Amino acid sequence: MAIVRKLAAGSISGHPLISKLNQSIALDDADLAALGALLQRKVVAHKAKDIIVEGYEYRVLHVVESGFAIRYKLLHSGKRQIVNIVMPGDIIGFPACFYEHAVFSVTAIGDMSLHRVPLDDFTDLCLARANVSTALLWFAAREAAIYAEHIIDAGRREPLERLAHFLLEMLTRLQAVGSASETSFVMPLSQEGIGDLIGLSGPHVNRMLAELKREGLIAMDGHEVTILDRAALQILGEFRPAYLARTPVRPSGRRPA
Amino acid sequence: MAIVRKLAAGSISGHPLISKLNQSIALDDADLAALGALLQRKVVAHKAKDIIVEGYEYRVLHVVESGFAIRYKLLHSGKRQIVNIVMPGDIIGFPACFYEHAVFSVTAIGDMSLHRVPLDDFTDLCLARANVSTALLWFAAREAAIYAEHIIDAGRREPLERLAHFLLEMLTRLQAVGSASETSFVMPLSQEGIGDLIGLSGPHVNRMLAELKREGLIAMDGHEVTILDRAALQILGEFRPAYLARTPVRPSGRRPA
DNA sequence: CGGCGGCTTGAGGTTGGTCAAGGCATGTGG
DNA sequence: CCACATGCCTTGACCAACCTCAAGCCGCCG
Repeated sequence: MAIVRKLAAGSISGHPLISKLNQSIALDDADLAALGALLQRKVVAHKAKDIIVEGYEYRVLHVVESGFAIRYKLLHSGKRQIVNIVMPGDIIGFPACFYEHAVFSVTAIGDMSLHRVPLDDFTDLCLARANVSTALLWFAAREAAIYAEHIIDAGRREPLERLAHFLLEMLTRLQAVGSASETSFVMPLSQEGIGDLIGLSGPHVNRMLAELKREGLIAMDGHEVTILDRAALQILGEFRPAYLARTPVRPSGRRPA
Repeated sequence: MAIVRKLAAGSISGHPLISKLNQSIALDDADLAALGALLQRKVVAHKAKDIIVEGYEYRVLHVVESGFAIRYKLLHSGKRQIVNIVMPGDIIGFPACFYEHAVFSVTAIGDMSLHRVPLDDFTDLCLARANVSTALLWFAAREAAIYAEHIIDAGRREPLERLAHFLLEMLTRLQAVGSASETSFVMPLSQEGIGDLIGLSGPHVNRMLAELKREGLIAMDGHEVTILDRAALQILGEFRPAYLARTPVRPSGRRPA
């Protein structure tokens, strides 16, 4: 049993979710063992595979080990709004599972490796291990901050500013999971996809990208994006990396009553 | 001590935060007592009072007992994007406190009654009581869902649809905290404020409101908004109340390993 | 009574969406 | 190995939507 735990803990210690949680709060061995027990059923999802379809009920979460997905909603007008890009370490079905019927759809945009976790197991773990549920709470707060920044983008930023902000957000988030170099990354979305994310039409995304290139702020080679002038882009997009930063839980050190 | 606890639990059992948390998970007496101990320092904030200013560090949360506030960000262009309306039962400084420097500002839009909670106390409580941190996790997930819906609004919905969606969201959220009747509520924002929330200019909000009135979908008397045709508004704004619904945590009933 | 904040309405101009056509790369099947 | 199909990028023309600016109005509060 001890061996199983050790193996489980060992095999998952490099999992992006675990490292993310560990950045906000120090998890102990028992926490890691419990999380390891959760992340047993590995599954794969291929490109364009629907993982969650809006309107259906789900009692299972998928923790992303590698690959990307989009969380989106289709409107009756036929328009699509992408709400977020799901990256390694993110949890698919969070918060979809907390509702009777999923509010958004999630689709893989490349091949993905996932861990399937029944919602009941997840709930039980939260209720049993305060460290874990607190770390997840911080995780959810960061998620909300990312969403809030997207509201700013869509609502009040100019198209060029939006794009600048989006590119820097991608670079920063991808770096955090080790999928980007110092100045460049591979864009997982098509230009139309970018438009559905930041609220522009495909052609206009193209025009704005061309402008950033003309100004010498970025360069592109296929889907490889290189940030040439980060400082200028940060000013243009009013990008503050702070909202994506790791935010450690700092217990007071006092004993609870 | 027991008396203190009982008194504390009794005095806060009607608090909107407690009832909200209780809807998602059944809190036991010890949970309630701990929460009651947290909600001791009552303070008031008058209209237009800044509670959180972007860029500063905060180590204290404010739980809203009554009144409203806006969470927003000012851009260099002078534009303002309101990210959310803070209502009774919401927590101000969540997620702002989880960052070194606040990412958004929060300002009261009427007189408010708040409970001041040091962040350390909050953290300690989360780490000590898994029930509470799990309930807060569900709470944060709902918050994220509301934000996601705002992204859809700003990004892809037509102005008239946005407004319809926004009015229904207000009605539903206000009903949940007992601040609205079956079909009407008092709008706490000016038309320019609505514009800053849904990403339109003040004059255009006015035109869209006029159109909804002309179509007989709503009526207004000063700041009192009455929904005349909820069904039509729901279709127009593609509003599904589901994403605002209470979402109970359902433990499996199994014993954790 | 005077000032101010917010609502209402109008005119004009720009932005960015839509539609459409063409080009280029990739992949597939004969 | 070539022919073809497909998906995406690119560019252009047109036009409607919505912003900006501005002026007038109303109700409230000092």
